[in-house]
Parts: sequence; structure tokens; C-alpha cells
Amino acid sequence: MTEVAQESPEPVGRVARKRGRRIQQILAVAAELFGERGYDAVNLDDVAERLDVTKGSLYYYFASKDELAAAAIETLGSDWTDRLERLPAGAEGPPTARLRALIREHVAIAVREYPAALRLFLVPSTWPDALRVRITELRRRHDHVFRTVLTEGIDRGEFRVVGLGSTLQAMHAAMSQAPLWCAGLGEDEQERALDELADTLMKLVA
Amino acid sequence: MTEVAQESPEPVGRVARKRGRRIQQILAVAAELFGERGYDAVNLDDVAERLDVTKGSLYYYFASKDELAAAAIETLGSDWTDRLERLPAGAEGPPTARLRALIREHVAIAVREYPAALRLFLVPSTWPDALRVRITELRRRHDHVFRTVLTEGIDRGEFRVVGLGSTLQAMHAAMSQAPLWCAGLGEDEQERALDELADTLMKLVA
DNA sequence: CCAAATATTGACTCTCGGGTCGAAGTTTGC
DNA sequence: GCAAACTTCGACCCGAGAGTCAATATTTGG
Repeated sequence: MTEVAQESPEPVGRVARKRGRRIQQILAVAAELFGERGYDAVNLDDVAERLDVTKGSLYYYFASKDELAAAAIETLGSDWTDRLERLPAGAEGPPTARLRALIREHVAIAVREYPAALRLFLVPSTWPDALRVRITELRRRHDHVFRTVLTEGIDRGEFRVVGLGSTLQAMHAAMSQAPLWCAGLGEDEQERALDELADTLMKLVA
Repeated sequence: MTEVAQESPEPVGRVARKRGRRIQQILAVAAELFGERGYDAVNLDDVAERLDVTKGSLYYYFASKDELAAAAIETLGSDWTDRLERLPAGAEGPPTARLRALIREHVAIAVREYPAALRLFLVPSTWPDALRVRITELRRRHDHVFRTVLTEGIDRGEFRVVGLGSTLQAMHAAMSQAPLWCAGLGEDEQERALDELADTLMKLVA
């Protein structure tokens, strides 16, 4: 269901691996474009062209635009979410330090390596229904990471929040829009901007 | 340039007024749809259908989809922005009270009466170039309102912020996503949610 | 080296939706 | 009541882009 159009009795030889690599190449390009432009504005000829291939080839691997987009979002989003979940910052130590590091690293990674991914969260309604479900799931996972640290900090008395919901909502919102905010800044300015943003968001739990 | 397709030597009689009303009706529907779905996903047949009219009629008043969308955004956005700029909360009094009221009222109005408008700010890149300019201008005006109160509060020593930029960015981001957050809540819950959000955002300047 | 499996092509179809326009219907002002 | 102005209709054109497919090229394993 996740990616390939044809389902074969999965022969795991050289061939299958090559096929897998090709799919990864396609997904990488697709993810970039879908993230940049949104669903409607991407056309498959463009995707194909970037791969020096024709549209027909895409349909050899994916049954439809929807399926390609779904798979692309899947990789884009889950790579990124996996990474968030495994951030050492999220692991242990006092909640204050953890949260600060979590915010800072998460945003840095997002802005640098997945500038497109955050778009997914901004206007879910522009994506086909099937994709929205996946997006919601990803969002839930992100939420969970931050919620965990937050509740722990609150329990320990390190954090004082007005409300868990609004705090999470404000944090996610601000982080989602960070790439937009950072767009057009130089390396250093960007670093400083992200530091500032992280510090600002920490005030929400101060 | 703003709205009508044909430019006449503006006869300001009954006819012109009627025409004006019709245009307003069209814009109201268009604004709602464009705000809800974004530019691409709206098709003019849908807009026409909601008005119990055919597409041809729309083209009698507007030269193109772009122009209709531009005019729709114009009304949607400028009504809303005018209102923000004129909020009594923004006028005088101690910055703390003003900012809190400003946030609270602004979000309430946005969620209740302009649920679609905020979408404009979320992903500007999905709109045609001409519209992006207008959107940017609106955003600037919103920014200005909050920036004014913030700087005053800082000068007076009432506010302590990490940085003006990141504070504004975080506030705008959170407010922009409020409708998404409030979607599906009942009247009362919504009120409480918005109160909570406003209080949470006040922590950014505490 | 050859046949079978795999991958790619490019020309094709088809639908959707923006945009046009002359004819028909309605309103206005005299 | 009637001509002129204004408004609406709906059939039509057209380009863009999703999706198809038989033919062709390439790779693989024996």
C-alpha cells in the first residue's frame, strides 16, 4: 500500500534493490516538489523532467499522482518525524534543557534539511483525502514528542504553562512557520534567528 | 485595477449601485471559497453555482479568475485588517492590557467572522504573483499593529521580550493557526480556548 | 550470446476548467 | 410602452495535465 504500484512476490535480488533505489530517487524529487509547491501545482511532467525521464516511467512505479504524492509525503514526513523522535535532546536530563534543545534542533533540521516538510502541516485541506490521514498521523507524532517533555516539566514543577493545549499549539505554529520566516536570511543570521526563536518559545513555559 | 472588468465613466445612479451590490455578493462567495480551499482548488463553476448563476455572469464583472481572486482577497483581507487597526483595544491604556485585548479580540474576530482569511497568510506561495503582493501588504499592516504595541510596552518597561522579531513571528504564527485549532470546538469551548491562547501568548512578553 | 524480465519511451486519449461570445432575457429612463 | 442599456445564459473553444499503452531499449541470468 505504501509505495509500489505492482505487487510482486518480492524477489530480493539485485533487481529488486535497483528498483528500490530508483523509487527512492523518484520520491526524493517528488517530495521536494510537492513540499515546495503543494499538491495541485506539481505536475508529473515536471517531476519526470527533473529525473531526466518521461512521465510514463513514473507510472511504471506509481499508479497515480495521488499514490506518488502519498509515498513522497510518507518518506519526507516519516524521515523527518523519525529523526525528531530520536533526537538525543528528547531523551533525558532536566525538561528545561531538553525542551530548549528539542525546539532548537528540530527547527534547525526542519529549516535546513526539510524546508518543504513543514508545509504539509500548514494547510492540510489542500491535500487529497488519503494524504490528509497520513499528515494527521505525522502531526500527532510530533505533538506527542513535545507533549511528553512538556508534561514531564510540568509535573516536576519546572514548567509553568497556562494550558497544555494552547502552549503546544503556539509552539507548533511558530515552528511550522520558521522556514518562511528564515527565508532569505544568510547562514549566520538564520542561526541567530533560530536561537532567538527557541528562547522566545521557552518563555511559554517559564 | 482593483475590481471591475469594464471601466465606465462611473455613473453613480441606481444602476451603478445595483451593480455594486452584485459585485459584493460575488466577492463574498468568492472570498469564502478561496479562503477555504486556496486558489487552485476553487473553480469558477462552483463559485457561480453558489450564486445560482452561470460562469458567464462572473466574467461580466471580472476579467479573469486572477482578478476575481484578487478582488476577493482585497475585500476579505482589507475588511479584516481595517477592523484590526481600529480595534479600541489598540488605542490607549497600558500596553499589557492593550496587547492582551488586541490578541483576544483579533483572534475572536478572525475565527468567528473571517475563518478563511488567515489561510491567506499561511502559504502565500500558492497564490498567483499579483495576489502575493497584496497579501504581503496586508501582512505588513497586521504586523505593524502588533509591533506598535510591543515596542511601546518594551519602552515603558512593561514587556520583556527575547527579541522583537521572534516574538512577533511566534504571535502571528499562533494566531494564524487558531482557526485550525478551534475547528470542531463548540461555542463555549472555543471561547475558553481563545482565552487560553491569549494568556499563553502573553507569556511571550512577561 | 541469447531469451526473458525489466525499464523507458512518446504518442495518444480524455477530462477538467478557464475563458469567449452571440443570443436571449431583464431593467431602466424617457 | 418602447428603445437602449444592462445582465444572464449556455454552448462552445482550447490548453493543460492526468493517465494509457504498444513498441522499443536495456539489463539480467543462464
